[in-house]
Amino acid sequence: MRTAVHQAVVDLVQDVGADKVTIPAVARRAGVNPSSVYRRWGTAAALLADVATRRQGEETPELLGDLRRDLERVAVWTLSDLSRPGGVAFFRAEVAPDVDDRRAGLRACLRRVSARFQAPLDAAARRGEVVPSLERVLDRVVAPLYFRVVFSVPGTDERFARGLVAELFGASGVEGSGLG
Amino acid sequence: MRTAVHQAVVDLVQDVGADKVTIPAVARRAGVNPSSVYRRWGTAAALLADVATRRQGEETPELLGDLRRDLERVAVWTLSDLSRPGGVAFFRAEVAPDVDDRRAGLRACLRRVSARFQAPLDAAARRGEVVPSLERVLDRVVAPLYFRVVFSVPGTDERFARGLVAELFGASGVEGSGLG
DNA sequence: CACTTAAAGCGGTGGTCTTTGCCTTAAGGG
DNA sequence: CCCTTAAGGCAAAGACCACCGCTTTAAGTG
Repeated sequence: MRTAVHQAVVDLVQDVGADKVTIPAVARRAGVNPSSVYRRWGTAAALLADVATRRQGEETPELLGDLRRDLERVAVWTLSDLSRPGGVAFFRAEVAPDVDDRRAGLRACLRRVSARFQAPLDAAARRGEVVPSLERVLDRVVAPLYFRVVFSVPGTDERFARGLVAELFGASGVEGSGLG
Repeated sequence: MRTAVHQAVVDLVQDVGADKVTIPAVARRAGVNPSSVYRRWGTAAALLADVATRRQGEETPELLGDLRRDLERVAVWTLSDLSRPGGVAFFRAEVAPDVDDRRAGLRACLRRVSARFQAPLDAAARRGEVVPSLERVLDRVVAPLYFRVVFSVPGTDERFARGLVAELFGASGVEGSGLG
């Protein structure tokens, strides 16, 4: 049943939007009783958070040992994670809903994305390399990705994500990546 | 009455959050009848969008003629606009709500912020200067500001906004701005 | 087989939002 | 002065959500 409910949440989020994801609606779609969903999760926000948490733990790119390549991989993975159906909708779900849970949801979301990028940075630092700070990576790579996906800026593809990382390592790669 | 309703919306957004801004609540706070609000605006999302649109037309920084200074002014203004009470809440309101109005709200939001930065770029281009593309400004200045405000990253102040613009013009200014 | 217990279904209740029809009010024009 | 009309207030009706107590099912155990 948990799988049925989770699938119903994913379907509803990308069909009618995260704000319309109400427990009765999810229960109808999943073919279960609303009260059962209320018992297990309590609120729609908790249900969305559960699905979002479950989602991101599924897979994560492994590190190869080259900082730039690893950052590119993580950036591309982050972009595809945001771009897949319902991806940014879950981000919106964590950003938007109830005031009480908002800070917690935002912190969790930021922690997840930070951890993903911190891993290759730490690995490179252990190898003795000079690495940019996490804040810099967030500003120069993650923020543009989120911004562009949220606002549906065209041309936000894998090549663009790699270009953002390339810019982090110097001016090379700017010309051919449409970033000028 | 329109002013009363708009003020009630602004108050409610910064008091209880944009998601709790419901038409009956606004009507109660404004001292008007809910059905009147339903007649004029129809939905809470439309009401929020109306208030957001009305808000941004109030003021905008004028240009001085120096590209870097102008971009800094616009960046600082954008940051303070996002940071003021309810600022990012209105952004969220446009990002999050109903699927039908979402694209329109996002396009309007992006158009507004783009126009604000496009103005000094155009002015500088008319003066014959070499100017960065709007996309580059969005990626390097606007996106980090939005990202940091949404996620409440500490240290996102006026100095940081100026540092983002400084980075656009070269490596100078990086050292002292906490961006490294 | 009987018992225990956790999980899910069922119905009802209260509360809020949303819609609708009708009435009142006030401003503008003949 | 009277008429027209648009805007707002009023109240009732419908719909939906959230919550609660109770029952039923099913799995696990001695």
